[in-house]
Amino acid sequence: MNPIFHALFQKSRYLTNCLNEVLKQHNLYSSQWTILYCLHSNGPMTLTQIWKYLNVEAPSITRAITRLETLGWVLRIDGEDKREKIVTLSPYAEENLPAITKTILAFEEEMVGTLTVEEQQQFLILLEKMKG
Amino acid sequence: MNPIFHALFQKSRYLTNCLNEVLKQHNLYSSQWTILYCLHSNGPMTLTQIWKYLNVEAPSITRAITRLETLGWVLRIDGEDKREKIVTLSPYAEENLPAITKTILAFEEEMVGTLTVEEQQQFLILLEKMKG
DNA sequence: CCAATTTATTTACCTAGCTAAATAAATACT
DNA sequence: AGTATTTATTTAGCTAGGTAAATAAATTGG
Repeated sequence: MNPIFHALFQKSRYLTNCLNEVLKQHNLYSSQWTILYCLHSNGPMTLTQIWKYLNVEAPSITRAITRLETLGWVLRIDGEDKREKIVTLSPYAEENLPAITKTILAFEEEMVGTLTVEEQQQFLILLEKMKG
Repeated sequence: MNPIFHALFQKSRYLTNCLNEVLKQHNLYSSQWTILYCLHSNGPMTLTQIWKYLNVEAPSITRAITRLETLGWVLRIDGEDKREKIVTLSPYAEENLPAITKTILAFEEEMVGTLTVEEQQQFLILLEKMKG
């Protein structure tokens, strides 16, 4: 297999595992945090908005939101269009997000800080240049 | 989240899905193919050799090998050390691997061919430079 | 206005990774 | 030799992604 694929998949797995490790202190998994951050940035969103934004399929988000709701991080509210559910951060989430964000920023700095800003830009350009 | 992470995870998911799509014609999933290719390159291997080589945990490989064995792609043979199982490609696998390899090479060319050789090297260097 | 189609969400079930703990064989220690 | 530790594999159970199909509400067309 082309070493690029192997290296890319491997780094992706590795970074996900590291992120999970670091988020343990906040009782969160990386994908849960991704959703919380998404809601923090964009405000209340429907499930469809979330999965389209994060580029995953709907059932993944349904499940993740169900867990986040059970754990008290988010609330599901019926929309005017009664097919849709609007998801909002709970007060608990709002309260805890700053500390989590701090953890994440430190993690990102640790992982990506080994690259200069130019290298980071170059990396993104090359990633985008791969077909897709 | 740092856009590098988002982009990396997303591309990784995307490429895996594409690879699965392309491998459907051979009735294989990408991770199954990874193991077949590993055995093709290295010859018979124990489970431990496989998971260390592929950089995943042992249970993932146990399950994958069980499926590959059921499907007739590989054989599990007891080693001299009776704790270990040695995995080999079946004749069926040997017979079909060339066609699959052809499919994979075309896929890789399609995906990565948008980068020059220098860009591919640069990409690998940057990936490695991220902590890990 | 009602049937057909579309859209939003959910359910069921699959691969694929992970950790923790169980088993069984080999090795090391005293 | 007999116990303790290590090593290889497996099992159980978790997150996280995917597809296909079910459900329910909204929209469209005749």
